[in-house]
This record gives sequence, structure tokens and C-alpha cells, in this order.
Amino acid sequence: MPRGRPEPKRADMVTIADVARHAGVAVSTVSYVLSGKRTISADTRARVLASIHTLGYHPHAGARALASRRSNVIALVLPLRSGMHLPVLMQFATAVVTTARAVDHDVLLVTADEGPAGLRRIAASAMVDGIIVMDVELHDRRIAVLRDLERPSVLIGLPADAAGLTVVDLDFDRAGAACAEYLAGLGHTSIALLGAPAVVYERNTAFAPRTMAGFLAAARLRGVDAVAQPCEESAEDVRQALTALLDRRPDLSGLVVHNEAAVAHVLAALPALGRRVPQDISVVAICPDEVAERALPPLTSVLIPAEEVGTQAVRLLMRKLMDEPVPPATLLGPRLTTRSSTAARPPAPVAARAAAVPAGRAPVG
Amino acid sequence: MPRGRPEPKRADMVTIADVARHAGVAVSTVSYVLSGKRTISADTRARVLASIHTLGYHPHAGARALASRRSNVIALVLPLRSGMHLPVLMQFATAVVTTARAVDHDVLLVTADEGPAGLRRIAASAMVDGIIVMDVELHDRRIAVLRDLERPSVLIGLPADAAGLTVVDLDFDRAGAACAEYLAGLGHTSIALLGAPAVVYERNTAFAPRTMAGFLAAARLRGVDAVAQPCEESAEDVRQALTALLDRRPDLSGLVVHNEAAVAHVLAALPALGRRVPQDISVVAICPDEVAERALPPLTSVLIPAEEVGTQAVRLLMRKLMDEPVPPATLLGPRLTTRSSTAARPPAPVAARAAAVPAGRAPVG
DNA sequence: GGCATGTTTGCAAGCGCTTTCCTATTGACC
DNA sequence: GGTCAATAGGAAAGCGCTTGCAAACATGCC
Repeated sequence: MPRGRPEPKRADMVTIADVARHAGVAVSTVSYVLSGKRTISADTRARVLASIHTLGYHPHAGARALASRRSNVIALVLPLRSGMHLPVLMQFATAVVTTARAVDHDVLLVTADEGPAGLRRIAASAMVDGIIVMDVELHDRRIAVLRDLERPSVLIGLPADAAGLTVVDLDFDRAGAACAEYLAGLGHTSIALLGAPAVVYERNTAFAPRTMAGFLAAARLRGVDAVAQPCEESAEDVRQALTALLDRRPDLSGLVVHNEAAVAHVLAALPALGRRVPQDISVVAICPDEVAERALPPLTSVLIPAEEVGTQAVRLLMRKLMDEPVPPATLLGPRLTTRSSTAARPPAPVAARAAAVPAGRAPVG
Repeated sequence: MPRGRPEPKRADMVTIADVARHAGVAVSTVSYVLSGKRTISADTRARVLASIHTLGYHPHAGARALASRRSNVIALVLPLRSGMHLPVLMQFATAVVTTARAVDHDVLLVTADEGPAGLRRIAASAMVDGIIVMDVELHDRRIAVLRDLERPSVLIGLPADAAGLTVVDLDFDRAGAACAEYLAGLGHTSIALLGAPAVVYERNTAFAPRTMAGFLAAARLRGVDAVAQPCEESAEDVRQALTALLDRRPDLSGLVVHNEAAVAHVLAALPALGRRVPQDISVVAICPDEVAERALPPLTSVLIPAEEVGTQAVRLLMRKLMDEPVPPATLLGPRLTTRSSTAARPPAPVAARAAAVPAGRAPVG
């Protein structure tokens, strides 16, 4: 067949040329109407839009990506294998997709097990404009790749060395503080934090010590007695830790648990030790809502704002795509939800101290 | 600037032309090495591959999609909003991504709330070659769109009218049968199925009646007394239903529960009615593994093979992309996992009939 | 009237790839 | 030696879009 003779097009595909012809304008005009990159008279614009509508035109993503060097797709790298707490992951993914769509981007789903090579692949093939990586590990092999990739990226979770990267996460410092302030506001004057297992602190994963520090600092500011300690995850360890704790501080009336696995054990052990929740002791958890809601009694908790993290991650990525400066780390404020595991000020057994602190400060968030 | 003069390229992007130059061959040769669409001498091929490797070349996805009319991306439409059982959804998504990657495709994540227009958009923009839609409703507004779309699709879940579509799902018929056969194999001679709430049967959602039919048919084949009935979800309704059931059939020793919400109530009600699980009565659930594992005692259960559904969905889609014929419906075999809620043959209270049926048939799956 | 200025639109050169033609080389067979 | 077929590789035409350049026209001002 002779080259260059325009044959009747394949039935399904409507191209920008079809639209231009139909509207009686040049192809470029259609393009500009769509991109808004130059002013088009109201008249022409309306005509073009009408043609687009009647023909049911959708620009070819590949062609657009080729010509504009933008795919309008972002990659979302998720640890789909398991381990992660699913509801959190889901909320996060939903927020990312929704936010991305709101700014005219789609989301390519990539599993973490594709590893560094996977990131390189999707970036180098210009499949995506940017990358959001969830569940970043402390010494993640991917961060080296991300750092020298030509595409921008946003990490969820703080790696050991975040220099040159953009990170979003919950502000665990303030989460700890929120718990302390909330309990102080309820009138509690002796509180404690049970944290992650000791090993987590040893390998200095950022979130654990930061929560502890925030908790202690806030308590000190409010003039409240506070201790914080790691907590192993077995029922027996929890029981022992609580026994020792209550032995040392019989007036303890507020407890923060930042350890998802230990939560149930704590709730089981307290009644056995003669402390009713919340009458004798208030318990605040730092955990997903689901865990808090399912506990008995449902727990007042500070939750990881997965949705907001997702939204922020996309926003930050978009700003990087537009070459706007972004802060290296964005830490999100904790949200405390009141449920049935906390009550105002200590009851009778510790009544001796009950009047010392004014109650009534509103919860954080 | 004068057009057509090859300026030094933008630093990051390695193109096929660079590879061709480096290997001393034509661009087309590189392309053919990559696609394998024509024979290349071993020598040339090796040289090209070496160049690709040293230059770190990755073909530009957009350019490839434009020229080849294939994006090598499939869309995965998920009901991310909630409602769905997350572990199942996650397993499914993971299987889809993994399988897709194994056949050199990526996955675009689309939320169900983009609706029919969203499907049209991603299809018409040639962003994806095919679409997998999860959680299809009985009268889904999207199936009309899918049907006249130029791109192939695979549905998870059976819509009312599946004509012209490709569907994958668990074979609920066989799931019901598997339960009956398993209980029969354990020596039980009087068994019952508690199904979904009545309303589900009324609106003839396919899965519920099919499970029931399979259960009854298999029981009849094995010469086992069986009844099946809908089951409401409140604790009180469950208790009443069980009471009535045990009243009518005091020798009942096998129970199948196909109702996620009622499972816990059944387990609570049975001891109250003087039946220990599994000593007096064996219970099999049709539910996600998670629910079965968390129950007390952990339940022998038939689970939805989410992973296999995902894998099959991708395989079917690939076959459609290659214009190979595929069956309109692919129903996957159930998998029964034995846990602690079932025991061999009826115990003492029904000893009168205990010798009637030989025990020992292996569980299904 | 002539020139600078502004507004609106068209022209056409690619973006990086696939694929259709086509040429060159080789070996086999008559 | 000549014809044919098979095998390897190259040249170049698009795929559908964006965007730099410039034309066309109107307007304002001297």
C-alpha cells in the first residue's frame, strides 16, 4: 500500500485530528483547549469542546506521554505481601488514588517485592512521573535508587538516612504528647506508657522513642508523674510488667499502650490485678481504629491518620513535579478518639490526690 | 534553533537510537531483539543485549504504546471504599499484580467509585489493554459499558446478565457440596446448613442458593439427612433458629454456616443449648480464613480462593488479549481447611446411630 | 497611512518506538 | 552459471500528541 494515504481509521479510536476536523480548527488548537496552555477565544473553545463531546474523544495516553514527557501517572509501591495492618494500608491506598484522581493523575500499583529494580524500571520507562513508597524500612535498599532517580518520590516512613528525600508520617512525638495531655486533662496525675518491645528501641526505629519522648515531655509540662518503658508482647510479660508497675505506683490511674499486640493482654491483665477500666484506670492506645473499636471496652485511642498521610503524600509529590520546594519531612498531627476506656480523674482508691489538678482540658486533635 | 540537528540528548533518557548506535546496528534491529518478532543472529543479539545492559536502556512506555497499540498495563478496579472483606481483597490484588508482572504487564489501580465513566476513560485513552473488575454487583451499571468497550475485561462476581462477558468466581455449588461431603466423611448422618439472611435469596444473588443446592445434592448422594435454611444475623435469631433446628432433629451432629456475621452467634449459642463443639456437633463455616481462625474454637472452613481468582482473572484476560477463546464463566474449586470445630462421627448422645456410616473419607481440596 | 502591540490561530517538527518494505548475502538445486 | 528461497539487517513511515515559531488580523497611537 502506498504510504501516507489516509485510509479510513480503525473504527474505535477518535484522534485529536478527528476533533480538529469536526470543529474546523487546527490540531494544535484542540490541544491548547485541552491543556489551557494558551488563551483560546470563548467561541472556538466552545466549538472544540462540543466536538470533543459529540465524538467522545479521549486523548491517547501514550501519545500524550511521549510528546509531553508527562504520563500523569504516579506509582504507589505497597508491601502487599502481608505483615502490614490491612485497614491502614487500605485507607492509605484509597486516599492516594482519590487524591491523585482529583489532580488528574492515575495510580500504578507496584508491589514492594519488585525491589529497587522495579523502581528503576517504572521510572526509566517513563511510565510514571513520580513514586510514592509506603512502608519504608530503616535501611531500605530502595532509597539509594530513589535518591538518584530522575523522578521525584515521597516516602511513607522515616529511613535512617533521609537526606535528599521527602518523607511523610505521623508525628509520633505529638502522638505521645497527646496521650499525656489527654490523661492530664482528665485529672490523672500518675500515668505510664507501655511501648514497643525493647528490641524496637534498640534498633532505633524512629517512631518508638519519639512517642516516648513526646509522652514524657508533655507529662512533665503538665506536672504529671509519668514513666515510660518498653513492653514485650506475650501475655505473661505484659502481666508481669503491669504488676511491677502498679506495685511501684499504686496510684497509677492512666496508661498509654503503644503496642498493638499487647493491647489485648493489657485489658485482660488489669481486671485480674484488681483494676477496672475505666473506673480505676484509664487506658489510651496508640493503634488503628479497628483494634481500638474491637477491644473490650472500646479503647480511647490515637490513630495513625492513614488517609491524611496518603493525601499529603500525593500533594507533596505534585508539588515536586511542579518544581516547587517541599519540606524534607511532613509530620502529621495525631488524632485522639474518645471511647469507653477512659474516664475523668482517679476514683476513690487514690482520692487523696484527686483535687490536686484541675480537670477539663479538651482532647487534642 | 535549526530543526533536525541532533543536539546532545537530555542527560537521563537513553533511547533505542542510542542503543543502536552503541551496538552498531539499526534501530529496528534493537526493537526486534527486544520483541523477538523476528530471528536475529546470535552474534548481533548478544551485542545488542550488551549495549542495552551497559547503557541501562528501558524502552519508553508511552512511545511503545503509541507505536504498538499496546500499553502492557491492565486496570484493576477495586471497591476501595470499604465493606469488602479486606484480607480477601488484598490477597486478590496481590495475586493480580504478581501474575500480571509475570507476563510483563503492570497494573493500574482504579477505584470503583469512578464508575462507568472511569472505565470508559481508561479504556478510550488506551491507558490499559484490559480491565479486571472486582466485586461486580448483580445489576452493575458498569457491565453495559464493559460489554461494548473495545478492550477485553474479566469480572469477579456474577452479574445478573453475564452474556458476552467473562466471569471468574468461587464455585459455590461445589463449596456447599464440599461441606456436606466432608461431614458425611466424618460419619455424620444428620446435617444442616445455615445460610445467608432470607433477603439475599429473595433477590437471587447467585452465590447463596447455589451453595445451598450443592450442599443438599451432595448430602442426598451420600445418603445423609440434610436441611438447609436461611439465617438472619442477630444473636437472638440465630439462637432461635438453632433451638428449632435441634428440636426437630435432636440427632443433628453437623452444621454448616454460610453466613459470616452469624458464625460467632452460632458458636455462642450451641454450648448454651447443651452442644459442645466439636464433641457433640461439628461446625463448618464458609468464610474467610481470618474469621475461621479467630473463632473459638478455630473453625474448619471452606474459604474463598482469592489468590486463585486473581491469578485466573489475569490469565483469562491475557488470553482474551491474544484473541484466544475463553469460557464465559470460570468457577474455582473450594478449599476446605480442617481446624478444631469438627470431629469424627457423632458422640455418645446419638450413639444409637453411630455405627451406620463408615468414617474416614478424606476432606475435599 | 504606518508602525508597534496584542490577540488568536495555524503549521510542522519532533517525542521514541514498531513495523512494513526492501536490500544484501548465502546456500541449494537444476 | 542462474534461479529460487531463506536469512539478516536497514531505511523510513507513521502512531497521536505537544509546542516553538510565525502568520493573520485587529487595535491604538503618532
